[in-house]
Amino acid sequence: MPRVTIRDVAARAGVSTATVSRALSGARPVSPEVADQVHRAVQDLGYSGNGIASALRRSRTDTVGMVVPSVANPFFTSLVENVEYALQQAGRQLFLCSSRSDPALEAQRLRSLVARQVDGIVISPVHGTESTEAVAWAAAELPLVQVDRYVSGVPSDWVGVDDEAGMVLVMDHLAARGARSAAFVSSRLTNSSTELRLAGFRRHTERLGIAVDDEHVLLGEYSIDWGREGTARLLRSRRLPDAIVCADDLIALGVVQACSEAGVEVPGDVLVTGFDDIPFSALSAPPLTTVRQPQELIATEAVRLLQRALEPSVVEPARISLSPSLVVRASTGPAPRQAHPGAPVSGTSGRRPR
Amino acid sequence: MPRVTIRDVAARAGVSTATVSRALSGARPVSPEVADQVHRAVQDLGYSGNGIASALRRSRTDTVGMVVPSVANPFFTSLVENVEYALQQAGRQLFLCSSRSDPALEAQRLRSLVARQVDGIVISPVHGTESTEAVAWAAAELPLVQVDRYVSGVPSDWVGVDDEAGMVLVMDHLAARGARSAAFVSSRLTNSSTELRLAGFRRHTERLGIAVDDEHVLLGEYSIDWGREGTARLLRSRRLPDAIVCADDLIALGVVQACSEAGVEVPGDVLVTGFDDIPFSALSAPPLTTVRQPQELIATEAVRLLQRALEPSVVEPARISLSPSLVVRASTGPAPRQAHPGAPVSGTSGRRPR
DNA sequence: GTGAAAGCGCTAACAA
DNA sequence: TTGTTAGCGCTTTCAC
Repeated sequence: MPRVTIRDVAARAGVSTATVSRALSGARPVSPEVADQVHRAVQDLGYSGNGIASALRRSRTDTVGMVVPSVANPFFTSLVENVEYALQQAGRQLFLCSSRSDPALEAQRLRSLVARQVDGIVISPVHGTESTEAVAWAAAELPLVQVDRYVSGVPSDWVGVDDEAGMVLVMDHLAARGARSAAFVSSRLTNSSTELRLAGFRRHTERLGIAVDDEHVLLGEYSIDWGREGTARLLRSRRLPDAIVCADDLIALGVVQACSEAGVEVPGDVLVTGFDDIPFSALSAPPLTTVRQPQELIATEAVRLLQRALEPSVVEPARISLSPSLVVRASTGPAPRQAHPGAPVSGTSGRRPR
Repeated sequence: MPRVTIRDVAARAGVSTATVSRALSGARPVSPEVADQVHRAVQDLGYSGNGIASALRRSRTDTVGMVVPSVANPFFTSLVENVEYALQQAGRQLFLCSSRSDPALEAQRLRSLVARQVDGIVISPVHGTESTEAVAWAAAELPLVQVDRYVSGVPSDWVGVDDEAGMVLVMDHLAARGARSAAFVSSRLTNSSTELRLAGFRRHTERLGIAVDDEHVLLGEYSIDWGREGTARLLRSRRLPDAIVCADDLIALGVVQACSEAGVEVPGDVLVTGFDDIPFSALSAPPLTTVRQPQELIATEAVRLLQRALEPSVVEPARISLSPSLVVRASTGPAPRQAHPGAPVSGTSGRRPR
């Protein structure tokens, strides 16, 4: 079927295409009768406009591209949802891409987004150094804001959580729970969040006098499987630490599960903490103590920064570091007496006396 | 910065814009020397092409739109990942939208995708009847394939799982485990999957002589919270059934959690099953017995159907119903002796003697 | 308030 | 093999 264009509408309404455009966009006033005829013609013909042509002419697409390392990780999923929502409020659409944690794929996605003339880009870069070139290039082409993770050396906005502050919360909590030694299970040092969390772990174990065995710092990837594997290694080591600090909730979920399988009690034999507070962190056995990121805030700030960057006025890049909060659940016991939604604990732990 | 266009490249390379276009797209042969000059000019100027202009001229975008009810549901997330991957193989990009389970938002997304001239659409419609108009309209505008859920009465392709077959697997398994009564916790009857699963539940409980109390069929929504709420209602009813059959894993996770909080043992006091086999279904306490959907296959079939629909030749819409499989884990016990990856059970359940 | 006309940047005919 | 030319469908001056 030949698509109906603005010319067809114009012909039917007995006006010029310019008038149709004005009537539909509301860019300029149009007499009521004419507006009426136009809308009737649109109805009759089933006209629906060509966004591509419009975009070419206006050189803007009202679309923002977002690139995340994974859509399977609930943390990014929530971020995406929140960004999409914030954008919608601002009358823009989200074009979502997954880089699958692959810098090469990420670079390709960025090229593709630039070619598609998105108005701006929101990205959580895969890698601290390997992502730099592509991100820098994209940032030079159009407004770009980094969220959560960032590559340094690129003059772009950034919004994320204060990872160091998060580790302070975790370590202080563990110290208060009596931990005298700790392990750290994380991903390889490939991005800013990871580095800052490890640095925070090291600094604050030291400050609090918590012992860290060299072979108790395990770097793999952000996944449940790696949490299981890391736990296996810890169990093989000389001595289990008092606490296992994980760089994200997926790892922590794997750790908790592997402990349970091995008959190691959490929190009885070892305390476990996560990071992110993904929805499922409340559902494991036991539920995870973790660091909550202010996702909605991160998303709205990201969109605000992007809007700002879309303005002609050139401003200094902003770096916004938001404060996380600690969510204490049963994985760092003692379990509260009373079960309550979101942090249920009674009856879920293995060998606790009841 | 004024964006560099194909004309700049042409001028620098000393050829026509048509030649540049041909050299870059490879649509037609170009002499090696000229190709060289063009590529050099591209490098020098940092030319990166305007996909919008190209799309307008070619009237295709090499982009496919996908609309899902939720990006927070791991089931759809996996589907999205798989579709994105399959599309990438086919040289197309995915434009992802969430309808947030809202038919109005869904209609808006569809309009937007059509306006953006995507080449085709993959959709899992929110609602069995309220989505029909928008889906039918979009399907008339361009190639469209429905996945997982579908609205009937729209002549479009569909790929999904055989929900009825899934329920057969579940009910036969429960009967073999000795269940003589069962409850069903699902979402309100708003889409095809839900209806088929309920119908299957009814048919096969009857066939197997499993009792179903009227007040044991609970319809809410696909969420963990509804699983918790549904459980609360079941606990308030006269008598707990032998099994709680859930229409998806999120509900089942909520059920298992709520049972645990209430001191009801799974599978000791009640058997619980899910549907979908999302990654987290293996991590609950106890891990869920559930119905696995062949996600990769659904995705690749969806993309194949879409490609087919993009061909000029008109063919009959296809409806492809794929077979699910049953994944037996501890929530329908007896627990296996030996813990093994993906189905750990020892030491995770409340009051089991050990 | 409305229309005529000029392109946005690119590619596909059509010639040469 | 290469260049010239004509638009894709829309918006926006610039006149009136």
